[in-house]
Amino acid sequence: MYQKKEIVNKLRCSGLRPTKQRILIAKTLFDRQKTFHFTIERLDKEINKKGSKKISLATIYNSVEAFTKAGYLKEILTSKSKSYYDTNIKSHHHFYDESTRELIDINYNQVELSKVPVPPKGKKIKNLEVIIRVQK
Amino acid sequence: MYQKKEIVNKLRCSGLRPTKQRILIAKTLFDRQKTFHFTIERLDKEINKKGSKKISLATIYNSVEAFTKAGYLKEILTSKSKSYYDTNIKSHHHFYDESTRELIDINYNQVELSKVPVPPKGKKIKNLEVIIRVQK
DNA sequence: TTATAGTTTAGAATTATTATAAAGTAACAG
DNA sequence: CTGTTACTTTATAATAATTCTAAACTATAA
Repeated sequence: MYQKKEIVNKLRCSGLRPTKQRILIAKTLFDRQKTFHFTIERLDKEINKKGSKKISLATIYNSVEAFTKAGYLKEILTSKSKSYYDTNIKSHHHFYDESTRELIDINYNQVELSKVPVPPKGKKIKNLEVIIRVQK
Repeated sequence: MYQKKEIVNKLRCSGLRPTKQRILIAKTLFDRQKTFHFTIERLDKEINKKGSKKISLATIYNSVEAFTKAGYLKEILTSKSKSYYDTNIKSHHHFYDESTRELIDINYNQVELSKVPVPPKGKKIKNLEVIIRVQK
């Protein structure tokens, strides 16, 4: 799939020096058929499995952050380590401003879905939430 | 708005003893005009501000958890402290199974929105994400 | 080849959250 | 009432994810 050359290029395009650590991490992330959902823990395990040259956890964090900033990864669902709660328990949606880390309610009837996917086998939909990330 | 009596009742209905700490926390949360978005940190500051009787942080955590379980609060946006990343950077949506903590991609064209709200003044929509929480 | 700016690293620091175990309190039976 | 019991609160310690730090390393361009 992904030749080393391509990866090196990708990195350089984003102003990231193609170090051997970044190349290995990029290969681990992008050289696969299916898209890859992961946590840092999982990626660290995959990279630092027995018998391979080790990459420090800090570097894994740094690289994932760099790749995310460069647009090669997407961070999902979470807004860092803090939990938010809402006294509005009616089903509703949110604007989320990443710069100010502010949540703004969207009234339920301000959003309408005309098509919703079938849930995976054996699972039922519990809740549907729309998050609209906004910026200046 | 909320009389002490009502709060005591609410608590008892959910099998929660109406202790003075829980009553004060409930009053702080629910006795307001507008809905309230908060983090534990913010709530702790609000409750334990200068000159008031103090409630321990552990109790605030416990109570917020209890109120959430009882359905009086909604936890939003976050899936606890771990960040998830996705190598699929095309705009797409997710099923999220809270029990297994598993994310499943939903193809973009499986979701259709027929109505989207106007963003707050001075802000632009950067991204719109639908999260469908599922369960057994 | 060398200077330098960017990078990696191990380990310490930070931060949010959860666990612990002792002291306190609501509720209920008598 | 009053004592017993189970539930709560509390301070503190423990945990877990993440970020910081500063020294060693390395890609790059002059």
